[in-house]
Amino acid sequence: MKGGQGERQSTGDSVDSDDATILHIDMDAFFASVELLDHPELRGKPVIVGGASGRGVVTSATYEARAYGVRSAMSMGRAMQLCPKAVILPPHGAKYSEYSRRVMSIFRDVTPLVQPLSIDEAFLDVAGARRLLGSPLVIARSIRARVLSETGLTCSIGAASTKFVAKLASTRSKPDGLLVIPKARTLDFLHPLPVDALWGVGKVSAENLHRHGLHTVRDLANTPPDTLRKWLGNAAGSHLHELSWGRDPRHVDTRHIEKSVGHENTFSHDTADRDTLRRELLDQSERVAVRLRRGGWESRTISIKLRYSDFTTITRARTIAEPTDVARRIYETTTALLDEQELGDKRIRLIGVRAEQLVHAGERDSLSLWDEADNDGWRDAEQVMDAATERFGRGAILPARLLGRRDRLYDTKAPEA
DNA sequence: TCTGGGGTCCTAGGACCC
DNA sequence: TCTGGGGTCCTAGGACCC
Repeated sequence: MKGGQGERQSTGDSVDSDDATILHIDMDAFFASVELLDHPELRGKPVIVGGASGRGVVTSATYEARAYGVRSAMSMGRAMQLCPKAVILPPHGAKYSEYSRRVMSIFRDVTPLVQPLSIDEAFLDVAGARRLLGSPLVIARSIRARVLSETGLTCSIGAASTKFVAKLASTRSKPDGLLVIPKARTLDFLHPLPVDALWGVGKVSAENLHRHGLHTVRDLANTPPDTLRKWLGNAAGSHLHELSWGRDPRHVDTRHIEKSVGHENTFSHDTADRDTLRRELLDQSERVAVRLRRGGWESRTISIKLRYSDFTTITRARTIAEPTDVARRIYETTTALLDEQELGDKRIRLIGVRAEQLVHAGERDSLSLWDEADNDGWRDAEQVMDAATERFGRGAILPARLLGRRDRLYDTKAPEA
């Protein structure tokens, strides 16, 4: 069935738009919907996916459950109080990853310009696919049809000329919907929305803005950027003012560079026992190390996170001389950080390990090239690039500081056809 | 009703170097 | 003797997202 019941367009009539070339695709109640594929008898009922234990939270809920006020990240106790007859299912991460892989591969059939944002959503740039496949609206319809027929899952799609408007549009069309915002209609769509509809405006910023009498995106647009910067900080102030006028220069970026890997765990009962804490650090250090090696990364900065019974949370980090992907090394660093922490009579609710400042194996090698460059006195980017291309081959990824750039990584000359 | 686990980005202060 | 800025690195905390 083409279109689907949820299809809507900003104008209400059937206006298509050739300039809404960025699609944001978001799976509907993803984890819960995947579970329903295995439990068809639960269809139409309130179903919650999440940790059933005392400290569990809701990770996903069907729209039937949401009708009772159940939301993701809500404690399971609260959810059960709102909707006592809900069926609770434990999460099955591997299954969700498999379905994620399948829908992403449908997206990549449409265009190589796919940027996954999380396990269940992605941006697509379909500008180049229009000649072959039709308008963004036609493309979006066919994606929705394929996702449904090949996986049994529904998704919602927003199409717009910028990423963040596409994202707002998909949210607005949920569930099982499609919403196209032609470029010329962008401000009509945007300005009536509440400020917290914007990506990056959460509870704290929204309350902050409300205190100053700002409630809609239009209010934001009519406030001088300097004022917003004063209230929200430099980056957020400038950014939100731009967004309020529909300006968002970010393009669909298929290259994802990991910045950190970590694991954390909430104990079923708070503990002050250092042996228990060290055992957990050992386990997490091993898991982090495995993931580093699998990705070909080494880490220069190791951190731990502690959350106390009263929910206050601290982090402690240490930068080490040599980047590592060895569990033993990570464990030594994390236990040292833990040992330096005076616990007093406090109990620990959560402990975590994170590896930051990731350095790729090739990057580590090329850092020595930088030292050579420094010693030889040639810092000209062309020269360094030529030397790097010679040493690492075309298409290799280099650290940006090799070229004095702010971006972390930089390509050598493109591979020859 | 007590609040998971995986992340990213921003801010701010201090150390340190030129 | 006192006082500079610019730039980078490191650490800690916090807002935010899914």
